[in-house]
Amino acid sequence: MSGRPSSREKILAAAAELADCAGPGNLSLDAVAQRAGVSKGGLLYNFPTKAKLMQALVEDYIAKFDATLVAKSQGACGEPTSRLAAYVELSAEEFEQVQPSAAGVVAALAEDPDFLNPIRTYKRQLLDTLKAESTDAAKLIVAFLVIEGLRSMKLFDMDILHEDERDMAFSYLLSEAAAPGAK
Amino acid sequence: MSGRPSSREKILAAAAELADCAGPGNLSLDAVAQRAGVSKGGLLYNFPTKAKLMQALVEDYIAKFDATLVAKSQGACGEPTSRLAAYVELSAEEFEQVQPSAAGVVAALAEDPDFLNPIRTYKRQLLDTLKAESTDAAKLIVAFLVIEGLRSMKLFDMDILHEDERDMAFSYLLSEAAAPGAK
DNA sequence: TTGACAATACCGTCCAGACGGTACAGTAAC
DNA sequence: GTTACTGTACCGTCTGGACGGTATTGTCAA
Repeated sequence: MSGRPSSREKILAAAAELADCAGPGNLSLDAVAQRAGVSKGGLLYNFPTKAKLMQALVEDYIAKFDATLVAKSQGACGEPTSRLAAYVELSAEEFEQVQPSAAGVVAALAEDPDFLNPIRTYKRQLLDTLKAESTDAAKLIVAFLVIEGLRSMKLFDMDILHEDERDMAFSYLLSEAAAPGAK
Repeated sequence: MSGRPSSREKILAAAAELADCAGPGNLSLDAVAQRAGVSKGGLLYNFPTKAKLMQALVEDYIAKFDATLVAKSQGACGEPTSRLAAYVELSAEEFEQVQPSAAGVVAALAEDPDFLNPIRTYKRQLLDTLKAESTDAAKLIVAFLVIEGLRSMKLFDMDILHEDERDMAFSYLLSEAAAPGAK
């Protein structure tokens, strides 16, 4: 909504990083302010309560994710990709990189599980969009859950899968996403 | 290891319930003690620090899960079921019931992500066991991740899937688990 | 059998520190 | 003069955990 210079975004980023490295439950306002290079007064000017900060953390996460997803599905290439293909691709990319923004979401969860409500509704909407494009609902659900599984592992730093195992998962997803009416 | 009367187990149960309904980050020793019907001194006698409580919460979760899994795969029926089938079945059952014990795990995560280490190693071992029994590694990985996805949704109270969608997922899992060499 | 002692399993209180949040005076840019 | 902060001081509350005390049970020599 805003797009103003930076203070707000610096705070959000600092909060996410802190949650990532100090543990989601140990996120204090003082620490966030310090890390963001902002005074505590300044922090509370941008986010009047901690709850608002958490909420913003979650909303920011969704907004960024959705923006990337939309960009990907409309693609630089003239032909728009399928939504599922874009989702798979995006998830694969997210998996490769360190991504502290998700840690902010966990921090919000630690504070109060209700902060995840926006994520719930977003996920449901996404699933509905994907369903509308798919001919085989069962396969879609399986693919969706595979991504969900991958994502939860990432979230918990569960680097359990070997490289070849991850590749198997992604090549499965890619083949499913590529097949339009694969019944 | 002990198995003495109950105090320790009452505390563990109380902690899990509290984490579930008060938010994982808001788990205080006083609250746990009160809910368990134990004084704070008593609590700290059983678990000398909060960290030990968290650790016990995680270990208890794994131990219970593994015990049920082993019991299920050796089955009341003479013939032992396949490990994957047992895992699928157990996950399905867990999905049906309210299960606060998992909330304790999230509480531990909130305190310090390292508390999840035992879960990491357990999951990896489980996956290896499943792999040893399976002929098609790729399908196994997919099934494993589907369960992981289902589990993470449950963990976050993401009651996103409609009933028929959940059924699709489980019938997929069941069919995969049933097929021994389905290549 | 009994008395002395010790271990176990807890209770209740207290405290230093951290935390979220408020208040407010000052300031620098637009 | 408004906006967007900085900096500091402060308050009330909560939290982990240390501590001293106590009731119950067990052990064992005399």
